[in-house]
Amino acid sequence: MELQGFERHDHASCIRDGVDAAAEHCRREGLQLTPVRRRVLEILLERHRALGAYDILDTLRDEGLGSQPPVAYRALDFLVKNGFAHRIERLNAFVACNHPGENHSPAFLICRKCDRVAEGQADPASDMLGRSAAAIGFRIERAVVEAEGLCPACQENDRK
Amino acid sequence: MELQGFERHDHASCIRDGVDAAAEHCRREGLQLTPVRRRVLEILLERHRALGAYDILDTLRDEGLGSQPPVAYRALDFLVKNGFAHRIERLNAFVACNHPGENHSPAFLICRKCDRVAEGQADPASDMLGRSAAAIGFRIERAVVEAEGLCPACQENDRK
DNA sequence: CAGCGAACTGTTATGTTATTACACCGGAGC
DNA sequence: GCTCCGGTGTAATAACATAACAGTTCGCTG
Ligand SMILES: [Zn+2]
Ligand SMILES: [Zn+2]
Ligand SMILES: [Zn+2]
Ligand SMILES: [Zn+2]
Repeated sequence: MELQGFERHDHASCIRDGVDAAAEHCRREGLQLTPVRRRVLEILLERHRALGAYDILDTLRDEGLGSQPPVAYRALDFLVKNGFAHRIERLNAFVACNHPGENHSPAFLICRKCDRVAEGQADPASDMLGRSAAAIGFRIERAVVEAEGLCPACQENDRK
Repeated sequence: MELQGFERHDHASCIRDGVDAAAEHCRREGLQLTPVRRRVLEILLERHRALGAYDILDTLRDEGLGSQPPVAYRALDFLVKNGFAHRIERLNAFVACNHPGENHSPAFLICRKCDRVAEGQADPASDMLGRSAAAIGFRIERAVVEAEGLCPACQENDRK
């Protein structure tokens, strides 16, 4: 599994790639990446962290793209439904997807100190819970996997 | 892993055992299992499902045990902190623990149809995410694992 | 081209979940 | 008796989320 989120990276291309992947996916699927939806995705990619719906709404409002909660929630619903973003239940917040386009079950590492989030993969069928579920006949459709702890950088700072 | 929650069981003893385990744990640890706290735990055990804080508060209010949100939230905080109950992030709700006293990392199977919840174990260090986290130096302290799907009974009903 | 429906947006209002802040109470220890 | 501390009672508010409905655009079809 490839983990992303805590290491340094070329952020400009990270934003560009995210938007491009979404645009391409929408083109193929006949979905509309409208200005609001595109901008919300950009905001998530730019900030590169988990953002609450109202944080995003503040930015939209500043830019004249919408001022009421449904505007933000509708765009986020679209992004989540189509796999361009994920909801972090633990934080009531949203992050841009690191593997857009790919069909995947995300798992997250959330730093409780700096609030940054790394996204990885967790195959729900292969782990202990998945096997036990299969054993009792429970059919898993979706799994929320969110680990909380300290990222490498914050462990460093703790020691200082 | 032992999964509990969907099968039939002796519910009276299930309630009694849960309260007894908590009472015993509190006695040993010098914690106060006050009337409100005990009653909230009983409510969770009686209903044997995930309950919102306000659902619980409604019951407390009917019984004259408190009418304002902090009463319910404080009791729930106590129960969660001491391992007698768990919060289900996906549902903004709470369930009584099935393994009180034992030190464990719970994982849940949530039926999207009947809303019942089964609790199992998920060792965060042993799965794919845990190994990847260790590889990049992320220290996992706690993990939310919540699988959503259809329980055996609801799959049956679907077929009818 | 008129009429229509689907998808999206704008806005108001409201519902749901959770916390802050402060007054009060009662027992333990001195 | 006094003080500290953990717990409770309550009001007010914050934070998160949705319902409902009017208005727009645009492509389709008669
Ligand atoms: Zn993803
Ligand atoms: Zn960190
Ligand atoms: Zn448990
Ligand atoms: Zn079910």
